[in-house]
Amino acid sequence: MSESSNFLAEQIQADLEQGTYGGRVVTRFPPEPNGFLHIGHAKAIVVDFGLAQRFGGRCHLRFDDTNPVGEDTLYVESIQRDVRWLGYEWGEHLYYASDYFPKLFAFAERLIREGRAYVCSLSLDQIRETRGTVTEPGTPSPDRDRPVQDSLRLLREMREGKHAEGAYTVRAKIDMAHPNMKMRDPLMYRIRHAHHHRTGDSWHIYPMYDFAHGLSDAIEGITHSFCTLEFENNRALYDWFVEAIFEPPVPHQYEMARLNLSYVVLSKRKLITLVREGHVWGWDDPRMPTLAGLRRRGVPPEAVVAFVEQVGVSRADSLVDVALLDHTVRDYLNTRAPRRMGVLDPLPVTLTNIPEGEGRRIELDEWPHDIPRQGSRAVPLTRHLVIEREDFAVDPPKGFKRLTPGGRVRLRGAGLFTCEEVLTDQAGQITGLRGRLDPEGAPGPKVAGTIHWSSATAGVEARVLLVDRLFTLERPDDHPDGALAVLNPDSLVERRAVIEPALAQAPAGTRVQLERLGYFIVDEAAQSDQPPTLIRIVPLKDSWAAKASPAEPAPPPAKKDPGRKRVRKSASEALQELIEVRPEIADRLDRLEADGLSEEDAAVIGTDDGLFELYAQAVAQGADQVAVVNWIVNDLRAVTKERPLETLSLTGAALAELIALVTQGEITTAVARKVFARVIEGEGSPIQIVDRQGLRPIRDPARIEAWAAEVVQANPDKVQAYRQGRTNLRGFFVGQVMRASRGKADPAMVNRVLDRLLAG
RNA sequence: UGGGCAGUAGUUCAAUGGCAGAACACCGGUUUUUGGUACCGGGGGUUGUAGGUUCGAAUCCUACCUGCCCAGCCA
Repeated sequence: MSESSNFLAEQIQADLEQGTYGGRVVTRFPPEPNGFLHIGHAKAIVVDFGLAQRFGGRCHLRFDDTNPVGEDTLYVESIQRDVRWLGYEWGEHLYYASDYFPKLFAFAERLIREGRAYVCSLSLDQIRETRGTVTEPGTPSPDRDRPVQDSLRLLREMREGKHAEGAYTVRAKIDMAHPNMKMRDPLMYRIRHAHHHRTGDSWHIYPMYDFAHGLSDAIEGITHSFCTLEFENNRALYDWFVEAIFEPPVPHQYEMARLNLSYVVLSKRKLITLVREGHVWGWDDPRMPTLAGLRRRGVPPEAVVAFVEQVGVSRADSLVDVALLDHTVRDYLNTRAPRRMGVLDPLPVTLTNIPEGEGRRIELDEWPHDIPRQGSRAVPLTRHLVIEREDFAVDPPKGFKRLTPGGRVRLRGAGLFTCEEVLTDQAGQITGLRGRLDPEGAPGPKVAGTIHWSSATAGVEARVLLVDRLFTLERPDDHPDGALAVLNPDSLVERRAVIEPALAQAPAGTRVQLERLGYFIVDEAAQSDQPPTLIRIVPLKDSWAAKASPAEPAPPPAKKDPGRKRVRKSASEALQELIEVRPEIADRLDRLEADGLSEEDAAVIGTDDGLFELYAQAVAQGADQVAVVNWIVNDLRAVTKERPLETLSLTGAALAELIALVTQGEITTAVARKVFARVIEGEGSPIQIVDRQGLRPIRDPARIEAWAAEVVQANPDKVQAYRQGRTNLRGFFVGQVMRASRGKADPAMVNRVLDRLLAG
């Protein structure tokens, strides 16, 4: 990925700076070979390979083939093709999770020997029942304490195929009451008498994802393991297995939001349905969001990569507008697809001043004036032409710049055509136009429009496929009747077009712009003995269509389930229950409220032994109660979220000392925060730290004045804006002065000085 | 509902306690032998809500609201 800032790149950067992995960056792309890759996978590929590339690391391609059913070498080939198509190379780092089966088996034996795993004989249903629910703990398996030797023996028997599917599983012994359901003795192995596409019939047990994945990462020396948000809960397990077997530094998992695209479905199941029910030709149908489909449609891989890079990476669920993909495709193709002409909906035109059978070849540039590339092709100009039916209007709307009866228009590269006669049939349908072609600059009205055309006699018939979105709803899955209910009936429209001869001879895979129509690719199905097929990759932007036809009505709002009712224990109820168990808490609360704390603050401090003790100590040293509470509630708790209080070097005395420093004006609040951060790391008492670091505030009016004057002088435009009312620039000025003083200036004084200087 | 995660412009993302920005989308204009491209400009924001800490909060703390994930022997 290029230089975009995102939390994954920052993580790698931080690990590089801290030397976590000795400067190594190794990522992996781990598809399961049981389906085709789609544009959602493209995001993963660009992140996995791109980030490794950007930081001078490498990315492994590893097939996560831990479940033989549905997996096939067909998919491993198509996946490799797709990754290469996007422009990424894994070199010698092609791996299969199945290559690690022997190692994983040994790991399982080790965990059993260490009493951290066991063979369980519960049935599928029993396992489900004993797992509990999200609100109730599970119950331990009766086999949880099966003797190690028994488990070991059973494990070997399972491997050798001596037991039926479902008879036994291997489970990690973690915690059946864990609030994270993934940690309730998860399965490591299940029995499957199935043929594996690589290991054949040599195994009768296959490892589960959670057991295999992190350990496979660790085996390969992966440093950063990126996956999607739905694996967040699995991270605890990932760490459990990896840390049980490997010594640090171990790989870490980071989750990002998966890619969602408007008017598209990306779930494997729904894509299969589209194929199986015949809504599309197959996996490479140009309407499909599969990489095979995008390739067939002609979308350049570079545009897909650019698209993913522009979407960015974050942890927020989101829905990306397909218009962004269209944009990156056009942006890439504009300077790379030579121009050609073709008419999709032909209307015959006779040039009355060119004799029958007489024609000439005109040489037209392949590139418009603003693209600095050379090249031209010959285009036949004959008496009989075709133009686009919609480029002629008997009754033109306002602003119409094309042909009208008696009107004049430029035929691209050929001259100025004047429509002198409109031919119609019995039904009044327009069947053709007649008129004269004049050279450029001929007398007559100036023309506003230029239209494309093709020779009716020397042009070549072609089959053209116009591809549109597959669904009519932005979020097809949100439709109450399912995505199939909003299939777009016009997602694929076939036209008989007339194209210029130069295009008819282009080899399959050639991408061109048909002027005014869009970018097209010569389809691979094109054969010499039949009309060639062109697929439209993407239409040109059309600012006229938007103006000519009214905006489409907003899609119907997605139906939502009525909100579940929240039944939550109120804070005070919970507090009451706690007091019943621990009556001393009531006394504490009384004392705290007597000290003048709010009920909320009192509850926070009174219910936590450590915090209460800290508070009591600090107050005993004479510190102001409110200040103590603010430090504990606002600053300390930010830290104790991550690290327990006991691990911090913070005493009530130190806190009191810090507060005294602030109230006596020895240090500023901002500095006090820095000091606080050092105190909890055990770097000494506040006074020691302040003295050692020279953190006392600068109150010398002359120095502050000098800094302030400098800032004011350096930003005359901002000073003016401030004086004109943009008072939110105050933060900017204060910030600049604070920065100049490296955070040591007394902000109150800075504000006073600035007040004077900015008053004008 | 127990746990986890997330809310910044119409959309996708930046801003790492100090001026709320970019791209796409939308709307104008200039250029143009593509109603394309390029260039210029514009509208758009109570940073989910309410409190608190701070000289100063999108950013730190709290509560609430909304959405997503977890009860496969799938990955």
